[in-house]
Amino acid sequence: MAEKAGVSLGTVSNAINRPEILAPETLKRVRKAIDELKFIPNASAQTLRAGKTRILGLVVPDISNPFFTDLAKGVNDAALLAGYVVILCNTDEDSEKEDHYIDILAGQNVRGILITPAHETNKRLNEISKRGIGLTLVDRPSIGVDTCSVEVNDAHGGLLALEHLYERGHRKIMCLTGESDIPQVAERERGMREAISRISKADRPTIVTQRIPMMTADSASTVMSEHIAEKGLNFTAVICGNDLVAFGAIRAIRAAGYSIPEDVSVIGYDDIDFAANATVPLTSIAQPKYQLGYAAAELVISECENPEKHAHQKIQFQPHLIVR
Amino acid sequence: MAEKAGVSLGTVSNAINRPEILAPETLKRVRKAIDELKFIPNASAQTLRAGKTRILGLVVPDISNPFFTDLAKGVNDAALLAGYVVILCNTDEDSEKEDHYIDILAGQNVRGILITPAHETNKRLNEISKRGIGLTLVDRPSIGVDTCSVEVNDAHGGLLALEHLYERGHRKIMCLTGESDIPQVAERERGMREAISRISKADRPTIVTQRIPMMTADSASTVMSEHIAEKGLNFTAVICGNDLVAFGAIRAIRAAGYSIPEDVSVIGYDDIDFAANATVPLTSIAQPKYQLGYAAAELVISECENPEKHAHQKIQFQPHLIVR
DNA sequence: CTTCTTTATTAAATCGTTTCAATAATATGG
DNA sequence: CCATATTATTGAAACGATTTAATAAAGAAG
Repeated sequence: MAEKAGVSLGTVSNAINRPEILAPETLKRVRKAIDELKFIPNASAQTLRAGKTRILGLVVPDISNPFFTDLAKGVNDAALLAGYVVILCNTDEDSEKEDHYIDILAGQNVRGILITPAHETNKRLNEISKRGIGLTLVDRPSIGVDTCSVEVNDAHGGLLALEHLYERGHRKIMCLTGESDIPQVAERERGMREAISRISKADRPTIVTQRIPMMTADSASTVMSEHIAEKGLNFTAVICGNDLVAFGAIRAIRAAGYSIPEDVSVIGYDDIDFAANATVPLTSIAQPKYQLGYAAAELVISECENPEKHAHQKIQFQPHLIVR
Repeated sequence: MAEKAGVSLGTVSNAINRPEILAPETLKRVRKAIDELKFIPNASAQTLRAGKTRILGLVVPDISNPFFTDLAKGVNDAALLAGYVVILCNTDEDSEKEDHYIDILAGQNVRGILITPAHETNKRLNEISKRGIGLTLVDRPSIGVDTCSVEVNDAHGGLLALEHLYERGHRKIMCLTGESDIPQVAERERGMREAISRISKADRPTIVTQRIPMMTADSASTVMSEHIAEKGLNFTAVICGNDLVAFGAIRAIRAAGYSIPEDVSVIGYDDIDFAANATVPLTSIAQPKYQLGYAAAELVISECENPEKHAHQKIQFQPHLIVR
């Protein structure tokens, strides 16, 4: 403690938190002592007293995916600006790990949690809010849980993808994506159906849906290889759940002896930076990843700091098509 | 508090931390109450009492770079296993931001810090150790500061890259890399000189070194464009500071009307996943990214938990060449 | 039945801050 | 020069856990 400066305890606190009420002379003395002793207030004690930390938890299914990396950067930047710090939790799409992390975050008394649940909305999330921890769903619509959410219009994304392929003449399209219990997946498929319904009946393309257990390149590659081995190349284009999946699909299609884009067109999702540098420059549905994270962090922070005058809200961004 | 279970305070603590000393009957009763009330101990209070958290800080220059993403994953996994949690700090290679984050982490009483300093070793790091916070340098040799470090043999990496290009017949090689005050950069250049010294004098390749301010694709692209505009294509191969830089260089070279790999060979560093999927599959020097992070986390944790019997150590991995 | 052990539980101190009420010092007005 | 208002500083309580020493209860031994 820095009462080596002659003054005492509470005054130090005041020097830091309400310098204006101190006599200028005292203030100077205290500040000098703080500098000399390299005094940094103990956050645990502050937290204990105040009952609230300045820590946010960010829970994502796969930090290796540049989509979430960019998002995390947005969260971090917004948090830093508001004096918050972010604990990063990577669940590998594993619900158990997700639950475990949520408990840990609750124990750490985080002020708010930003989460992209791996599967359908997590029951534990209700408890979060009850505990007085801010909660914002990221890239997931808020169904069931009464929270804020930040999302991208997935139905529109699905529609864009399908329209693009249809215009290019594709009539047999594979949809390589995650389980249908993921709201995001369901939404995009809804968008695709919407696009199809706008086409005259006679000319409607057929859709082959192939589910993959994880949204990674390896998982996609395996499933695609098996599909081709079993059923042959019964499609001329593939709409992928994300760009990683697209890379995996491309790898498998090539390994099977077909070429891209001659035999098959592939369209990704997210428009990660590497989509532009890929072997076949990847056409993709772009999402404002950084902004998504930034907006989400701003939302929880505002919820945390003004719980009473806070109204839950949903922020929706629009995706757009990048043709390559 | 859970003395709704009839018992009282200290007993709850015992139930959690030393269940063996409780009467089995009491223990059962307390556990029931804990479950019913969904009681999670307040980490701030624990921390305040114990004087130590179970939080690590990870400070990296660019989380968008898959190298650091994979590394972060390794750190997170090792931390989770030991019951720790990780605060992620992204500095954008900005020393000021780095300092700021270090102060914040100190205030949060993190138990240990894992850092890849953006520039030459940071003065603030000495204070970290004095504060009793564990410290491990990641992907940087520990010079000056007396700490643990986890690194990759950069000199060997540089040597591998140069030998590879020499064997392919290249005699005019550009080295597109960061400032020479970055130890890693210096080491690789040392390795390249070593490789050159092994070649008979008459046949030694010439090296053009071009520094870039930031290790990103955009930065690399800009610098490369300017170089070509000014001096033309005065090289037949480029050794890049990392794969992102390589992508940027490739973009610029193509934009200038040259083709790869016909006119210029490009070799990257890190072997990020996307190197395999790139337009020109990228030859790269691979580093064990995940293991690097994992080992680093294990190191600080061991330092934190056994400060007295801890001896600082340096773990070095070997890079290897991936030809594509 | 008393005394000594052993076992189970509790009360109180502690960690480092913030905050509020209380006190001390100074200034203002009559 | 006293009473009052104003300003500056301090002391003590509180936050929620852990821990140690103290107490209570039960059992064993004489």
